[in-house]
Amino acid sequence: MSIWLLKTEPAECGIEDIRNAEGGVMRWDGIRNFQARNMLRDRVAVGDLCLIYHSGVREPAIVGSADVVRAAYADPAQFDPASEYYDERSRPEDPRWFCVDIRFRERFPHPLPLAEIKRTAALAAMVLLRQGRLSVQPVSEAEWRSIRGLCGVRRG
DNA sequence: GCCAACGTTGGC
DNA sequence: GCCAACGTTGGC
Repeated sequence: MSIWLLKTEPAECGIEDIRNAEGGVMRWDGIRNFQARNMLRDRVAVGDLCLIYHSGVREPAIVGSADVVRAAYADPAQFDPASEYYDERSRPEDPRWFCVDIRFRERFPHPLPLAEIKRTAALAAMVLLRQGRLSVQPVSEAEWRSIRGLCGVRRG
């Protein structure tokens, strides 16, 4: 079992959108970065845990978690000319981009702002602080535990 | 709105 | 294969 941090702009798809999706299940699509794509395609597995991070807002923060309920499959948006994620170079027999399905797990009692992550020693090694732009990134179990504690989660 | 970081593209 | 130009992300 692995743990991931998934970045999203809440104006487009926030933690509440995941919660409110049918069955709490949301397709995590639109990833158009090769490094993130490779992790989605090769590493993200059913049962993995995900931290949901809100970016592009006044106070960027980790706000909740989800789990992976379907492993990588071809992102349908790459074949849809009407989609902003359309990619004319993609072929159905050789897709360039992948997506996974995640399911809402919890919204944390309080968010963990980026500013607080930066001043937390236990989180100093987080990929988020070194590769700020990577939208799918690995999280260690120790980081997961620290983050949940800081977010006011009692146990688990 | 600015700008730094960094990924991608394309000329050579 | 290098690297400059360009585009995008995302914090501030």
